[in-house]
Amino acid sequence: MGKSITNSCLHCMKRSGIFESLKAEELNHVEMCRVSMHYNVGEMIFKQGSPCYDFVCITSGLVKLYIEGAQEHRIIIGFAKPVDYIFVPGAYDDKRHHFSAVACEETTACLVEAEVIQELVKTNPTFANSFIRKISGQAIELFEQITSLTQKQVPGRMADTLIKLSTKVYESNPFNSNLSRQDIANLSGMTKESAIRILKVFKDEGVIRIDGNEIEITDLNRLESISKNG
Amino acid sequence: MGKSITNSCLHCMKRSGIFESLKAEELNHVEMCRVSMHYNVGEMIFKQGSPCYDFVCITSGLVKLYIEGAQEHRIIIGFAKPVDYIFVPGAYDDKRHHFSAVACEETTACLVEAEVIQELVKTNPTFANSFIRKISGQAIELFEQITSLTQKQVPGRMADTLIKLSTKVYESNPFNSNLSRQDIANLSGMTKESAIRILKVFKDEGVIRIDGNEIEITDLNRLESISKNG
DNA sequence: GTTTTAAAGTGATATATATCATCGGTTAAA
DNA sequence: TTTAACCGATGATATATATCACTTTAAAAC
Repeated sequence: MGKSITNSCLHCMKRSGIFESLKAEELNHVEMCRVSMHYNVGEMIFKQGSPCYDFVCITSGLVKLYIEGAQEHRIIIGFAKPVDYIFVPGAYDDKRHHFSAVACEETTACLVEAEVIQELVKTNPTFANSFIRKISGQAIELFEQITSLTQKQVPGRMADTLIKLSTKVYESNPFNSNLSRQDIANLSGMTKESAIRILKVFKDEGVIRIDGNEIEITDLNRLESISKNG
Repeated sequence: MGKSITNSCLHCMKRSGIFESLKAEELNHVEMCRVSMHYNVGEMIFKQGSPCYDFVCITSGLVKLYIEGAQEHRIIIGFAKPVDYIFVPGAYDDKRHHFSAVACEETTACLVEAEVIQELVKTNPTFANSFIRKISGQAIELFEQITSLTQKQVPGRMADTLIKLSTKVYESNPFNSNLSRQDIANLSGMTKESAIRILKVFKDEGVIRIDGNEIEITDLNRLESISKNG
């Protein structure tokens, strides 16, 4: 894979706020170090437990991030979209990945050595600041997910998932998603069967409309009320 | 409350790695700005939803951090111990607290304006680095908790809680805790009744010993196996 | 075009765990 | 001293949801 997919880091700088604080020579250094990659749907970008050498920045497509537990259990803890790097906490801890990343659409990404980014954090305070801001936002989203997963039951959790998919992930309504029912279940902390059932209930009640890969939230108020009442 | 409780920031610097990277004048600045506080058991240090003005650094005692959800639901997401500041992601986001902090033992803490710390992050790269390291470690612990809460059932979750209390929070075995059964339940994502029941089972099976506020893990292997098998 | 494979969907059943109710013991308030 | 409030403890019951077993549909492979 060459560097032909995205012309340069300047391109991403225009699309993402994170890189704005980088000076010309810093951006140049990143440009020199980066490796551009392409991933097909379902391909793994990195696997939980493996050593983390690189920071991954998504330039196109969509990536799901999930924790693999015992007994084939998986829980999707978030998504990475263009243009954003995937914050890998292990890079600042035990140098291991603590979740796996898999492309759920055709995805292109830039890989930059972790040390290069960490050096930028050390030398560019503004970059460090936006780095921490990003982590903070992610922590807050994790809190919301923990709340949903532990305090709500199936309908409430699915409502949260649907709202999140529409407002945060795909940012549209209706949205077109090739997430499987298993994926949606893994997002909501339930079995595939429960996910299918509750989606059917929502559909029958006119809260959502499903047409192939397209999902539309047709009664957001109702869905939000379901989310609130667990 | 005056500044009599801890003599100076130098004292904490000797006890905690975070402050080591601060230069004399930076430390002096923090010293000038800090307000020392004392909290009784059960007293709230800050509440979820309230604006966050200060960074809180625990100098003695123990603090529980929990998310308040709907219907009186609470989930304890961590503890803060001496000497460590509580990372408040809202300080880098919406300036709101996303969880509450309550003293579970007699606690003293230093409050430092969020901006002072944020300025240090901007001006002292080494401090920024250890700041990010701390957040990273916390994120990893959150992942572990999510895994436990969503993929294990009551015995497994309680095993995780007991192991965490012994190895991470109290760092001793046996450990003396004045956490209520409700607290332990909130840590494990179950009801108070379920917590009481499973603790009794563990006790009857000789996995743990309970004597008043003292809990001893008497069969760690067994407990770890329970944790693994959900 | 037939065969294979994977995903979606559905019903029946089992079970883990919440919920409810109650009681004793302890501590704090009146 | 009495009353109230709270925590720990325990049993009975209800129920949400996982599990299992199976069918249908759709896509991929041969």
